[in-house]
Amino acid sequence: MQYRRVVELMTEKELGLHLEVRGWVRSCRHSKEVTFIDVNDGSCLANLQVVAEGSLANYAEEVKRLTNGSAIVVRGEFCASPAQGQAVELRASTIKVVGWAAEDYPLQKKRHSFEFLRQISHLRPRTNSLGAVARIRSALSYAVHSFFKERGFFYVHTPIISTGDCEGAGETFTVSALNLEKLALQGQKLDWRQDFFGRQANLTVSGQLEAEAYAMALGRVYTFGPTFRAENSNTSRHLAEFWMVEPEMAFCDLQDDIDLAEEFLKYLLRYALANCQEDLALMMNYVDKDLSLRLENVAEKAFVRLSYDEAVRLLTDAKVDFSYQVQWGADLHSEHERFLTEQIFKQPVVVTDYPLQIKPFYMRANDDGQTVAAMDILFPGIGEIIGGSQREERLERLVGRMESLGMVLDEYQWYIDLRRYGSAPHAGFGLGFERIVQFVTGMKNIREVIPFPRTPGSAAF
RNA sequence: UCCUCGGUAGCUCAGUCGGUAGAGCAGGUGGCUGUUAACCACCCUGUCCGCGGUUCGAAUCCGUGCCGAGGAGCCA
Repeated sequence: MQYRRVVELMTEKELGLHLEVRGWVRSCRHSKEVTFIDVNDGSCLANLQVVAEGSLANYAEEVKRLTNGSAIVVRGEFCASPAQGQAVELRASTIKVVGWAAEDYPLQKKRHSFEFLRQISHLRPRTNSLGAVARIRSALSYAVHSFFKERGFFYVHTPIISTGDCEGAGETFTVSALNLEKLALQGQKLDWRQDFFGRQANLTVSGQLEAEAYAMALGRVYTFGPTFRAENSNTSRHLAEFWMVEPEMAFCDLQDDIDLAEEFLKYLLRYALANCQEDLALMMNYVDKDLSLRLENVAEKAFVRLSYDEAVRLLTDAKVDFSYQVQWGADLHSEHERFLTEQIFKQPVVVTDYPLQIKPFYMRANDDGQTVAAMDILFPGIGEIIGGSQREERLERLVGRMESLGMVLDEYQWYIDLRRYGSAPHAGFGLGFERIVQFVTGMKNIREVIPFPRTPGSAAF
């Protein structure tokens, strides 16, 4: 007996096969002598219709009592369906109930709100929409790796536990093996020297600095892993735990960096369009009907590139009454970014050469002494999706900048060393992976595009 | 963290002027049909988010706490 997944059967041409399907009941339509069961095995969006005749040994006892969500193994003949609604079906010879779903199974056949589904994150992948999102996320993840592999990048696993904070990347979560409760009860002071690592450690906020070290050895590398921010951000675009893709390239400047980033984003969109058609069609029906048009547009058109200077001028000339004033030297706010991408250009925009004082220490100073070789890629509806820069490869410049920011150089000696031993121009960027999954799926809330979202006050499951 | 809006059955929601609750779905029972968000009949389901107040009487009005959503800040 051949075990087959539903996704294969949807394109199987040979009829009359005897085979086995394993999955979960999505819906049952009972009558006296025949029951139709929609079985979903997660391999694709589509259900397989199983036809269960009254002659089955366990028809009255089990088949007629099947509940939604139950796990079943069906053996039978794969044949053309005489009725409309599906091309093929499985005429059951045996149906084995592997695991019953209790009658309080919370998923109904009707639509649920995403807020409700979030409360049952362990069950929500069994819905059409969250199942589709999970498959699209997986496809995009695969595309990340294939994109870099095709271009000769090496995948580097940077550490999750770190002792630097990538300066300005946000609040960190402390990692400790100390018995904090006991220390508090005893009224003792925290002494990190007594802790596991002999100093204070935290969950990483970025793998960039470590990736730079490997770029200085392997040439072109990327990281793709979880990162953590303890910011009290309560928005539909932020998570406390999210996945970031961070390539780093030696012998590259800002222009190469932007070219790569644009090519990368388009590659991901085209990959999804080519490989996730069925799931994207579902998202278009239920979440955003213009989705594929928007994805195709972004995948084909060249991104608009402009300097921070020009962006500030455009926003000032627009004579729009913003809540935050646009002025040279201040960072662009959400409303400004949205105005650029959604009102002026109606497509992705790359803003480059930001003022030095609003950007972190590792970005390369431009010759004007005022700006750095930085770039942000802004997407309509999403905001900043990529942030990157050419890194400061000149020892004196880097150290000078760190000193002026009051940083403790000892903490970063290894990073400074990279400029002492064969430094080379290099550049990289970071992509918030969930943001691109959001863009591709059209999901409004970032909590729907990661399986078990971590946000302030919420780490259940 | 700030602003705005919300919390009624397992789910989606209605509930008028203050008089202690309802419809669909889910679940149960039966019927019926190659059905397909099946259909029909009957049955079951409530700390109206918690606490306090006003009132003869509160799901409804007031205060407060908790939780959720949208937006902002911060960022990816």
